[in-house]
Amino acid sequence: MGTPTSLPSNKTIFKKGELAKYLYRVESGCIRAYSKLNGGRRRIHAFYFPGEYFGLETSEVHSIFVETVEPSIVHLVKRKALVSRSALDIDIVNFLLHITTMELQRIQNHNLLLLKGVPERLVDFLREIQRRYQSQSEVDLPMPRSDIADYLGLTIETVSRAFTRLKKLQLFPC
Amino acid sequence: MGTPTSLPSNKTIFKKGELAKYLYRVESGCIRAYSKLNGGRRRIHAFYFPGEYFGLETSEVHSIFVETVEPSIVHLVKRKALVSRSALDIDIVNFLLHITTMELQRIQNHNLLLLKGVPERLVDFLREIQRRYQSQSEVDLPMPRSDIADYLGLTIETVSRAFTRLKKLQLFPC
DNA sequence: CGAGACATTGAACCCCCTCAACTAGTGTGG
DNA sequence: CCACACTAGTTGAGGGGGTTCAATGTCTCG
Repeated sequence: MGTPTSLPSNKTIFKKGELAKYLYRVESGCIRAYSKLNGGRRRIHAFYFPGEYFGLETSEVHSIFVETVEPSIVHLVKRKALVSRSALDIDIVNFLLHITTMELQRIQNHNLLLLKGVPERLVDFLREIQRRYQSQSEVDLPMPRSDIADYLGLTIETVSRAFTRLKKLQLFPC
Repeated sequence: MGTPTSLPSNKTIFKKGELAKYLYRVESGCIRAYSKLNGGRRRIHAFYFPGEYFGLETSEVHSIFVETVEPSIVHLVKRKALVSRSALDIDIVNFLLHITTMELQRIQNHNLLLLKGVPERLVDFLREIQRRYQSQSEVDLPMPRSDIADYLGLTIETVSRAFTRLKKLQLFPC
């Protein structure tokens, strides 16, 4: 279901303020969603991986920016079609409720992450990536340090140092 | 709709791991929802004020702790009744979708709050309280400093110092 | 009055940020 | 092929803001 679209790296999918026409499903690649903070800083709310949905909005316009991290394929589903069908089809509403709930859970976890110590944040992040890629082996991260930093609420230097410490202690298979 | 229940101050409404039997609506008072972090620390996710809903859960059991902050009256709605009716009544599902979306929005705002500077966090917090109480005048806060600290991701000392600075500068009507 | 909870204030420390230098990989043009 | 530039990442030194620890203040309730 939906139209598959192939996108290059660092390609804007939608911007804050634009009309929210679609709901998106990641087929392959990696997506980042972020806000711009006062002070020119950037806050990454989420990464989306294959099989996951994004573009969910509470209003008619997007409240965040979304881009590809690496070359990706995404499926587009028209919101209008969903909304009009949801008036008749209870499964559609339940589907929307389900992905909204998933999003809620994800954000709550992210929230808790930001209270932990630096090494724990990074380890949690790596573990979650691994889990969501459904990979037992090592995952090479698709996103640069700056993305990780903005997701973990740190600077790239702190992230880099945390990686080095982790590698030295060999506490995590990188 | 729902059964009204009167509760004293600092009364547990439900704990993590308990069966999620009800959806709750605040009639009067103030409610806090929190998680316990490793290290004995506490993270307050949200306060709920009159007219707002809580107890929303993604699974069958509660994932957080919820208590009264002050003497409160809450209405209980049986989840089972909601769920069984939602299979037939699309308005119920839409209602659930709506309060889930509200919750999502609230958490996103809270998330952004934690990246700001200390004085801004406090001001934002006070403004939000004022807004949600629908009060133009001063609001005396129902919760102790420790609750505010755990909500803003700070210590009680830092919160106290921020209050003092705010009062001295008279930037906020306290 | 004294006890206990809550709040405020001060001093020292620690951790992360900032600024800066350096390395490594990649691509471009002469 | 080499020189240069550009980007991403790493590492070091210094400074600042929040935490920690400790003392004091304030209020209520016995």
